[in-house]
Amino acid sequence: MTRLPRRSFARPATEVAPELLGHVLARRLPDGAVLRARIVETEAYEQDDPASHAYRGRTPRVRVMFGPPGHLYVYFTYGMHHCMNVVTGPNGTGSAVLLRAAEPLEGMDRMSIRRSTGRVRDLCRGPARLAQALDVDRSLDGADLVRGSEIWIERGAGATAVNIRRGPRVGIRVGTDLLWRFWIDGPWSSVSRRAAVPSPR
DNA sequence: TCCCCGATTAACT
DNA sequence: GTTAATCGGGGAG
Repeated sequence: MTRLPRRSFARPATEVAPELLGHVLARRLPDGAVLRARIVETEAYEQDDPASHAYRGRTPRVRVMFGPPGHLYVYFTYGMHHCMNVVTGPNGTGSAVLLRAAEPLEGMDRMSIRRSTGRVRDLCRGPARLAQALDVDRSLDGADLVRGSEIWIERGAGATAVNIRRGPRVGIRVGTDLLWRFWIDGPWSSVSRRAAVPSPR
């Protein structure tokens, strides 16, 4: 289980987002248990993108987005949900990839407790569900995915180009013309059956 | 300081 | 398909 190196993240979010599909998000809990889930859905957020938290510039909340790539940016929203992103691009640029859904691989028992559901399909299908299943909150904001021991990304089988699909991002009111949401078809993504075109790789 | 609203989810009808 | 839950961020005053 090789971790993705820093250089994998040091590129535009729009390139990193589709490339993360198929790789494995791993999380070590305080008691040592390791949870694993295969990333199947992502969204790209660039700095000059009005839908991005970084659009208005550096603020305390998005500080990590402007830092070096390969770190975790975690935000809190709707008064109850956490969502996690992988910081991309060179140090100084505010861009990131939102992790939106994953296929549970290991530690489903622990995820089920966190999520209060026995339905495996609902453990990591959705950005806030994924964060809750893996016990990720603001305390992990800034965690180093390349060198840290709390959360990291392992090289997975990857996804073939034919499997990758793309469409508009969701839950935003601007930037809906951009096809910056990427996913792998199947029961694990939060995408409903709707218009989507194959993505170039 | 005040106020609006969100990169969502679950529980409704 | 609709809506309540719930609170911090950030712009306005």
